[in-house]
Amino acid sequence: MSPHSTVLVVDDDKDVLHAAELVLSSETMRVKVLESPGEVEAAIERTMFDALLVDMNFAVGKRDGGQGLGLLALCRRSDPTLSVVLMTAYAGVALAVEALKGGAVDFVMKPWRNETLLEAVRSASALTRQRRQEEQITLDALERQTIERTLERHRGNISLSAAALGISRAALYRRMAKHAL
Amino acid sequence: MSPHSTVLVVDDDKDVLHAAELVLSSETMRVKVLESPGEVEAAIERTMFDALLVDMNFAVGKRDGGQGLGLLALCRRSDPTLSVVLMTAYAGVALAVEALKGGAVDFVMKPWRNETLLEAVRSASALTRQRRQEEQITLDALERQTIERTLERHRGNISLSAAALGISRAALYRRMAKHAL
DNA sequence: TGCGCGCTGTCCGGATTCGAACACTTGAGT
DNA sequence: ACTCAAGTGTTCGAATCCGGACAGCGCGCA
Repeated sequence: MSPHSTVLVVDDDKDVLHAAELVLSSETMRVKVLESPGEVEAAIERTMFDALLVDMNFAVGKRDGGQGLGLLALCRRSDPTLSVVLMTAYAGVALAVEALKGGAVDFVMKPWRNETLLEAVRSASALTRQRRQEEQITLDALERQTIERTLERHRGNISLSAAALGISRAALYRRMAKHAL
Repeated sequence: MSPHSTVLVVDDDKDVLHAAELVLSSETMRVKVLESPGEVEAAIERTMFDALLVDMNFAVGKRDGGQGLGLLALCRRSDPTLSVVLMTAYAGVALAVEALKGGAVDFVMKPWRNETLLEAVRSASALTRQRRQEEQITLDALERQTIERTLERHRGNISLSAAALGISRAALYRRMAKHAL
């Protein structure tokens, strides 16, 4: 596949950006950093990142995470396949729940354990790639998958499956043969 | 549609069960309660619930939520369309994150605000129904949706879309016509 | 202005798919 | 043992779908 993944880290604290860069950068992972949340949209439209790691609080004193949630929503709208990991120093359960319900794939607390952060970003990248691959599915493959699942759900009963799929029983036989099921 | 939704509440504390029953029971929502986590699997196979509300800690003194996570995994495996809401008195951020990453749709803290709990269970029910409806999709409708999304993703470019879908351009024209797109 | 290129929309003979029908098996009920 | 309902696997003429081909259109470019 692709030799390395590319990650964008967004935080208003330069020390945090530097630390994240140190932890994440490697042979297989490139890191780009950004201090301002306003530039995120342009950045993810220019470069196709495999994961985003973004802070939840930018204005000093703010700690309700509203900006992080807004940024999350923005990214999810702009590219639903892109996995977003949120981080914050002021973690509350309610905020974490909101974040994950809003489509974040993970939530790490600052200060982080290096290994924890790395693993979170790694699996976010993997998930992004999986989503992008699934999005490229061919009509034929999609049909195959759907038939397979439907048959399984109806425990192999061809008549029921055919009815559920909205095709005739004979048609299902043909398609099963075509897809070697 | 269906006149009411059915919810299963699981907790080892009878007071909690009673309180939940009081809050949730209504014209549109039926509640069944269960004290023992061991009976959950049998219960969800017998009755088709629209939502599950389960506690995370059963043994006294336990508060790491491991049982709740295990029960969650069990339910997700048994019926992936069934939405599960977790609740706990010993909420930590890490636990909440684990729960949602494990497929719970929401996470409420005890003691709860009645309105919060009701809303969580209501939207869990709605999500379950949506998932079940999507699962019953016909092959034809699935094809239509996929074509629609692919066209949108490629900004209406027929040639690109056809290539992405793995069919000839002419075939895409025919299917678009068939589905009135 | 003319050229090249990519995309569009449509056509048509051959390939494929359609579903109603038929014969057969299985299993539960009486 | 008999019946009946439900499911299976297959056939066949009709209906549909296939994709290569062709002509037209817009647009950047020299």
